[in-house]
Amino acid sequence: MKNKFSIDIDNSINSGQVFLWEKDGANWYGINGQDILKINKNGVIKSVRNSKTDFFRNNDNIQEIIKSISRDKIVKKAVKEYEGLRIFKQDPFQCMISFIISSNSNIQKIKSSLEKITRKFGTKVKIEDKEFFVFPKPEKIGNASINEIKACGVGYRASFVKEAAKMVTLKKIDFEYLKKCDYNEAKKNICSVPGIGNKVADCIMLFSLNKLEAFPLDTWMIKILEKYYSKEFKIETKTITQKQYELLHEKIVNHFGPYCGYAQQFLFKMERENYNKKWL
DNA sequence: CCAAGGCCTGAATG
DNA sequence: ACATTCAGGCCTT
Repeated sequence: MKNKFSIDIDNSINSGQVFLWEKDGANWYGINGQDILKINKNGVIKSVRNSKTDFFRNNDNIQEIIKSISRDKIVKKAVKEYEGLRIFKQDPFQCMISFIISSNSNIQKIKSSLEKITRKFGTKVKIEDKEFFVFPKPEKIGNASINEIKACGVGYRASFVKEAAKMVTLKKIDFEYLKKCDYNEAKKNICSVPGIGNKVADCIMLFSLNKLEAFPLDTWMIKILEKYYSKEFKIETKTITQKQYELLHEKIVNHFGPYCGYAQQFLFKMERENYNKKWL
């Protein structure tokens, strides 16, 4: 029953966007905020809480999006190789904490830290004789001590995590507003959280706030731009400054179009696989 | 506005 | 063994 536009679950989960997912037999189980999602071998997703999450972004016209981003050979190759790769719509708070923790770290460690956070601060839920911990609510993390958070292995990011949680609790960060407003406004807001810079902000916006023009520029994407797009985007310096990041993003939107976030996901996946990088 | 240095941590590398 | 490097950046100087 696999058609050209069906979702490749394994590749989508293993593309650096989510961390709290594990496969048991043919089923995937994942933590998404206060919810647990199960995806069976047929790619059918079910929410334990029966919530109406649009986790697979079924409202996106993926056909149009793929057509739109396929503007050069490299993207076309990545799309062809990883056809079923999709961007998920995550719980924003979990996504925010995840990517604050991700900075200057690696996937295995991010996953381990997040698991410790859920065990320490989250609620235990049993389904099908299996135990899970859902992601803690903002108040819970905001009220925790720095040392308690540090015990989860997040190091100096502990204070960022706590402050971010407090800002969400106090509605200084309002995810519903951030979903509605435009890219620049959302970015300005979310970058006011300590520990969130350009790259982390773009991840949060792309993976949980419906900003498909977000194009997270991490070391891998910079490597990709230098390798395949040296003519289109010249990168002179080693560290990307604020101004350079903004200019680069403008050029990127120009080149890949309004859904460039999807292009990023395909390119990132392709390059990481080329280098045999491990996922979950 | 830009460049350089430091930062928790633990797995990988030498 | 044991030291050093590196990993999906950010913040301060």
